[in-house]
Amino acid sequence: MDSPQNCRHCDRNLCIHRVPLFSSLSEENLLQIAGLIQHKSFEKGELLISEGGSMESLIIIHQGRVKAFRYTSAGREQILYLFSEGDFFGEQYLFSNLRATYNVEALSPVKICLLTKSQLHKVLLTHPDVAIKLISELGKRIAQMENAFQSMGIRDVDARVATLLLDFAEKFGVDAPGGPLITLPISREGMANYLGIARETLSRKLSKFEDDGLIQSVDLKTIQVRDRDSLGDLAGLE
Amino acid sequence: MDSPQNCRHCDRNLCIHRVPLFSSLSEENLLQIAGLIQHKSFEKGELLISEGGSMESLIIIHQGRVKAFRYTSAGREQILYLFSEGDFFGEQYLFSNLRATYNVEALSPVKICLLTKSQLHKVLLTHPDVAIKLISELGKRIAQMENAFQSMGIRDVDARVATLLLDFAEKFGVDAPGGPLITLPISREGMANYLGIARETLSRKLSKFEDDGLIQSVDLKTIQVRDRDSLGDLAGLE
DNA sequence: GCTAATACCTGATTTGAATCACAGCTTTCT
DNA sequence: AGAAAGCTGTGATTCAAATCAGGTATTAGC
Repeated sequence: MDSPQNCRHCDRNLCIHRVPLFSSLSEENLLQIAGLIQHKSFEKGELLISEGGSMESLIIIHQGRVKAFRYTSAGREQILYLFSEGDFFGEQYLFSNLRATYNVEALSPVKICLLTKSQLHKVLLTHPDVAIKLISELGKRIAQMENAFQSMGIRDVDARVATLLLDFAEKFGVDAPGGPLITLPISREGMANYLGIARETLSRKLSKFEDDGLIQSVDLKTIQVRDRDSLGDLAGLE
Repeated sequence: MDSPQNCRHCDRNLCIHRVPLFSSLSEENLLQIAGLIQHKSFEKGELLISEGGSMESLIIIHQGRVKAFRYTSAGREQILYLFSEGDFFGEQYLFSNLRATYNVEALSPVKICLLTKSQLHKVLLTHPDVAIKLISELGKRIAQMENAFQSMGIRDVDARVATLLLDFAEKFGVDAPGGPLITLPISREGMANYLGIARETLSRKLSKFEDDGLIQSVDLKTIQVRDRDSLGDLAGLE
């Protein structure tokens, strides 16, 4: 049972095993769906989706990181989401023929799993509990977006930078003595664009935070959170 | 058939007839659900929901306007949504026991229709097409939130104010000779808070827009859009 | 109808982020 | 390995929005 076929099969399973969406399905149903799933790979910098393109599938990130973004009228890149292993997207287009409203670009080599609209549609009609799970996941996405929206509305830039660092620590941080280490998925410019501030302002804030002992710059792509509580205070968490 | 009972019955129907969510249901099913619906009224200024409270029902606005908001750590009120007739909310809590993440306050006398979680749950399990409709509505909400998020990320304040005016014209505007008339649902302070800018800055922007002939202040609560295209240019629509 | 309280506008000043400019440092590509 | 292109950090300057302050309209309550 260690034949290559079987291994490939295991590999396919990984995608849907990782997505809470399908957690309610029996192993049998899971295998059925696993067979329908397509796989694709992308190099760093490649576009998975471009704004205005059609969306035919639900996309699950199997490996790597991607950013979803649009361009503002000023030509700046506005990042909307960072997705990594286990995240999925494309749900909002499942029951509409709307065009993609953002670009999605690989930040590293990426492997994705695809489930076409019509296939998922069938699953939802025959498994109402999956539909309910999806509704609940969408609710989470909305709540997350509401938080992001609110933190954008905060005028105080220190608070926004602190919020971003804490979010990153949560999503990309690994525990280490001295505090969680964040492997930054995007450049300073990317972070600044996400926050809607200038690149230089972000640099200065990070320097200041480091002077104040809140964070420690390990190397350009790695930041260590030294004082989570103070960051939390700045971010304005109650 | 003009008995009071029947009229009350019609009145109840209105709620769910107005929500696209139930559009796929047969008249028979619709009547069934209509019977389950509860009604409540609120005076201007009353809270429908407070942050941290439990959410037991889907809420449909039958009449009036409400604002959903949180308080920032600086004590400022951050408005997340304005809902009016036909809008519904509370979906994100349907399948979780999470507490409400925002307050909802009546901006005018308000009538709402309530459908409890468990009732809606039953509907979703027996009517997969309603579930699909709900997923699609949630997708729309997400898309709307993404737009709001992006416009918050725009540094240019003129663009943000212009975007708000166009959104309001769309949602609250009535056509009139000379341009759509907007009945403002919230005060200047509310608008400023929604945009994350100072009240004074908003006043100045509105004055400037009026000087430039883009809008016309009819009275304090009414603004007429005179030059939609120029507003669109400012907002950065392509 | 009058008073009080609230919302609104506008000017003067301050403040903090954007912009400009440039040098040091990385990564990439050949 | 070496050159070129792309990132990043920091100072100097500019500029736009926040804040402070005062006066005027509008609404709410008696």
